[in-house]
Amino acid sequence: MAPPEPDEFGPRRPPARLRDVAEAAGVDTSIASRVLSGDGTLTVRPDTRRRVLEAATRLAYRPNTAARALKTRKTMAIGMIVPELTNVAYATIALGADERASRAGYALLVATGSVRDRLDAIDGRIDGLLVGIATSETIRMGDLGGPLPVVLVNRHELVGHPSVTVDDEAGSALATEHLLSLGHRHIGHVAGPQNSDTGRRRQAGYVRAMRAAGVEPAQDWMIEASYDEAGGELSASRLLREIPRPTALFVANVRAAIGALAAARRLGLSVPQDVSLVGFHDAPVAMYLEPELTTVKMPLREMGSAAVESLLALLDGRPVEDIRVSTPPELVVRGSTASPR
Amino acid sequence: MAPPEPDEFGPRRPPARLRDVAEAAGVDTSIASRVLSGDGTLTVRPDTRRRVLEAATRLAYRPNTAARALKTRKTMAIGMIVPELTNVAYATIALGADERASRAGYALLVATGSVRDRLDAIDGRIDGLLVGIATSETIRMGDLGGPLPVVLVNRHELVGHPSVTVDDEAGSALATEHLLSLGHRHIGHVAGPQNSDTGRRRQAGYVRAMRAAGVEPAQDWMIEASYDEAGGELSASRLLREIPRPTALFVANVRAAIGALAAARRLGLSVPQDVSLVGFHDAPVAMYLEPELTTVKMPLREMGSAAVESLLALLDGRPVEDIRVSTPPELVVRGSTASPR
DNA sequence: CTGTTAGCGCTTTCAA
DNA sequence: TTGAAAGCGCTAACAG
Repeated sequence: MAPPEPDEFGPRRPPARLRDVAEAAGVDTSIASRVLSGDGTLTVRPDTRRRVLEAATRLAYRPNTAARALKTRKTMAIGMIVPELTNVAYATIALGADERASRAGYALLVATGSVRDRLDAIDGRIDGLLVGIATSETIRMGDLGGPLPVVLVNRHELVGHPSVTVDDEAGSALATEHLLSLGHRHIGHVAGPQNSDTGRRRQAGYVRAMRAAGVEPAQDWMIEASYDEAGGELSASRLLREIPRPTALFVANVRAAIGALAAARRLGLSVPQDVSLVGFHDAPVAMYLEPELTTVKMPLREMGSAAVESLLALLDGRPVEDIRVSTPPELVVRGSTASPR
Repeated sequence: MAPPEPDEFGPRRPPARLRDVAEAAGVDTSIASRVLSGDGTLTVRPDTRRRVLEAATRLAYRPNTAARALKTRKTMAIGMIVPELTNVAYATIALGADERASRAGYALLVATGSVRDRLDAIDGRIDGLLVGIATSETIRMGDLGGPLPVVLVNRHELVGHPSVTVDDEAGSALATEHLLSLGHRHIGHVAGPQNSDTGRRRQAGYVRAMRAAGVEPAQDWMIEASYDEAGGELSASRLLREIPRPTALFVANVRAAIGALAAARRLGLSVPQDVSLVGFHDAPVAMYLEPELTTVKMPLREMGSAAVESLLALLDGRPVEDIRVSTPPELVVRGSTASPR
């Protein structure tokens, strides 16, 4: 069969409808529909099936999404709302989510911003929603997602919706234990926003590890910071000006850790000689800083796919429980940590 | 009117249809439809209008997206495909695009990956497509987007589709001129991928500025690099080992610039004493590096909104030309550039 | 093994 | 000023 002229830009013919395929194959639309959607219960003559398939291919048939959605009441798409696209963590979560969604035949539609704003835009286009905003919003529980099934990703604070998280507490404990094992005792914590679930759980992991080592972290060893360079710089700077000065800092976020590194430098302190630094979440940039940043790598991709898995179950009417991804966090030791001198 | 019980989680009633609204208002669906969609040609009694509006509000009516799309053959959504979400540049472009799209009543659906892969997923859900992949793909022009109207963002290499770009060449020239004005003559260029439009245009700007200053850049002053830290590190490292060594480097991307900074450091070179560095595109992280990175800031947000503007025109059947956003690039001088010693 | 039928929720002529 | 009617493209009983 001769391929169509590659450089032919004729007037665009309207896309083939199911009806066109059916007519071309000499069958009814209902047969064509069932053949094309792989209806297992259908018994059809091999030849009929072949004719339908062949016609669909020849006409480049693509089912009309709107018509199908109207009929089946399913859009076969799921939405995901994240605070910002720039964030490596969320990009990684989205990657895992997308892979899992595609495998199930769903499209993943990503939107940035607040749930309230964005939901209007994608409402009606999706069957369910992944909410990946870490900061608690003042949203009434019942409103989140409106009538849509919702799964919370990377937070589990809102009752009424199943959540999928990673073990932030274990990750933080791992980071803190690394510093403790190097001999640090006075370890400061550049904490995440305490109105966010992740911020609180990371702080809890830090506190737990400290106490397990017999060190009670004072209240002023922990300062909240936004998850960005500016926040990290500010809080680390305050921590590092305290007297006595902490010999190490566990920072609850990579971007904030970059800010903390800058803070140390601006105070004339060497890392890791004067102060050790551990960041949370890994990112390519960590290997290109001076010194290279020691971090804790979390199973973000798995979290994304697990979240879709849960949402799929929800859409299916199956019962869903809160999930904590079991892949253990991983300490990536680089140059920003050393024993105190 | 008493608000509904906030903590009431009764069985979810099915969403109200237009028909429900019409019945509640005691009118036909056609009237309700026209009142609610603000049909200007419609003449209705004020009271009728009020009843419809009131019923819609009371029933929390939300038009069914699929039904409307099926009928009107418009989804009121536009897609945008970008190579990766992590990239600040694309995140900024998406921001501008989203703002403009919302204003026009369109939802912006962002997808990552290759056009070929992603298009399948969002096909049928969008009316038009913004393609923001900088690297040339081996896609036949007519295939890009299938039957969908397409606008190219940040690239203009494929004929057959209008493009919206920023003046990368002017931006690169600006960066290069800055180095020249500091007295540098032997300026190396960590170029972007030369199979990408942006990479080529940035290199062209560099070459143009050099020649305008009477310096002919040798072939080995320019080394291609991927737009990430690893690529920048590799190419900068090679450039900085040449003899004689360049006194400055213009790097075609921020992430690559971070890699270049690392390369200099690893070679024992101080920035800006031994070598000056300018990056392309600004990012928050630039202010927290050592030294802080001098960059060129491009009007990315404007590019995003202009791209939507063009796509809207295309959807409207209006003729569309290639657009170069006129907002001039901006040099952000920080600590990574100085006169050669 | 295949076809008939009805209808998803909406918009839009056209007629009253 | 309002209503009746048709139909967008598809799926899923149900009949044959």
